[in-house]
Amino acid sequence: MTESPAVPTRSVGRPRRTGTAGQDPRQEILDAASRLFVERGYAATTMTEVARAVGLGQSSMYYWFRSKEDLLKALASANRESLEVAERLAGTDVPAAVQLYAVLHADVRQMCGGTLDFYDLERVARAQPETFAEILDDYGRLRAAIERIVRAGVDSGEFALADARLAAVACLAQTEGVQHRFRVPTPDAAERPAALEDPSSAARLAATTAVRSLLTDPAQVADVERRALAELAKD
Amino acid sequence: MTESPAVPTRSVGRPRRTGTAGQDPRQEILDAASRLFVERGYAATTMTEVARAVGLGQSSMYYWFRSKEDLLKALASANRESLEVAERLAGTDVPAAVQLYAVLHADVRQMCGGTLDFYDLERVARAQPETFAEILDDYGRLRAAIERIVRAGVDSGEFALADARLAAVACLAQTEGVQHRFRVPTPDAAERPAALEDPSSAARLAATTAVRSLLTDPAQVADVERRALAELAKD
DNA sequence: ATTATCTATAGATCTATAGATAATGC
DNA sequence: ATTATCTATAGATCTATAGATAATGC
Repeated sequence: MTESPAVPTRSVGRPRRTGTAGQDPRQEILDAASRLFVERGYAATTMTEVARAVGLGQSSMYYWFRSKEDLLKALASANRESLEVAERLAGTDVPAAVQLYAVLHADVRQMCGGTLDFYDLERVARAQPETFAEILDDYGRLRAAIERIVRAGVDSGEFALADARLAAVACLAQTEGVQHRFRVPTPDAAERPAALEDPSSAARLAATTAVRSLLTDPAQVADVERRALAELAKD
Repeated sequence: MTESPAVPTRSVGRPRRTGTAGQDPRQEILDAASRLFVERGYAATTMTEVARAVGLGQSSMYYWFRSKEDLLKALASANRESLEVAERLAGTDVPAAVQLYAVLHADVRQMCGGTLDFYDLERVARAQPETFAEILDDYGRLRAAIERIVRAGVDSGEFALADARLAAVACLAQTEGVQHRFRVPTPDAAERPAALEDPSSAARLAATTAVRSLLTDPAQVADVERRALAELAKD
């Protein structure tokens, strides 16, 4: 075997004053930035803090990213996944409750899997609509998709009578709120519940709660969950 | 009648270069600051922006508030109300579902009635635990109170079997998420749903959704709501 | 005299750039 | 020669203070 040894540790370029560079400095910077942006918020986090977190001098950050906003852009990703699920299920005879569960689950998983708090990203996006147009767009389309599903569910009798717009707002408030708690520790010192330890658990919590609050017969939520997870597995 | 005329317009002190001072400059500053803090976040809002919003020079802000943090402190208020409701109902024979609805309703009303986004306040509070200890404390006590109510509801059969800690987290994610959407416009351009126009409507939406997601018989939610609102009216 | 503003500015950041420097690769 | 860092610093804020100024009140 002429494979690479345990630690390649190539070190081209001037060495760091503090510590050593890892395999992928760019990714390490993104990880550190994501952690700090979530903890302190984008605006309150300085390039110096991110640099220090990875053992770099402040100005060396600009070798890897042209600007602080570039860092944010690299971390931001549009919310495609839940929309794709919604579109894929739209024409089918999959029950509305199952569709709703699948869409909300995908939404939470996507938000939690991302590296920014959705609310923070949203704020920056609103301040710079040109740069982040896709994110703003996707939000509206997701809300519209959820409204359609809720209406279908009310018509079929799966869901109790409800204002579809309001129900959609409540669903999104639930997924976004769970996403926020997934990232940000609760203000009290209590340990984080196990259900917020990984994106899938968080997604199940939010989707179960939201769908259950609409169902005519809440006992069916377990069945709905099973079918929705099966649908999602079809990718 | 020797009452004050239509516009008292006392104007002690040097006049402003731009515009005129209102009745209560201090309150006007708080209102403008609250608006800007919600829109851009505390960290990203400058004293200059707040000053301009009320027609003052930047440095004149410091006549009314010693510091930017002082501004925030004046806007921050601890979350007493929902805790008081929880404590008042704790020993009584009011059904758990009614108790939960009342507590969540009070929580949302309090958060929406306040002048800061709860998540933003929470972030600042976590960064300065000494100054904002009460807010951090209250969060943990509220979560504990909700857990107790959920357990009681599961025991009495009102609620379906559930992990009380998880249910409490989901409830708070719902109230906080609704609160956030109450303040911050949705990223899409859609007009705000009527239910998010005033704190009481937002509170009803969040409480109804959260309680419904726990009830064994969701049809009872209307009855629960009626009784809870009656309880809350007893103040 | 008191009140509420203004102008001017000190001092502390924070972003971003310029240019030097210390490694490896060819 | 190339890569990745460093040091130094320009330029732009941003907070907060000092002290002047323009009103009313007594």
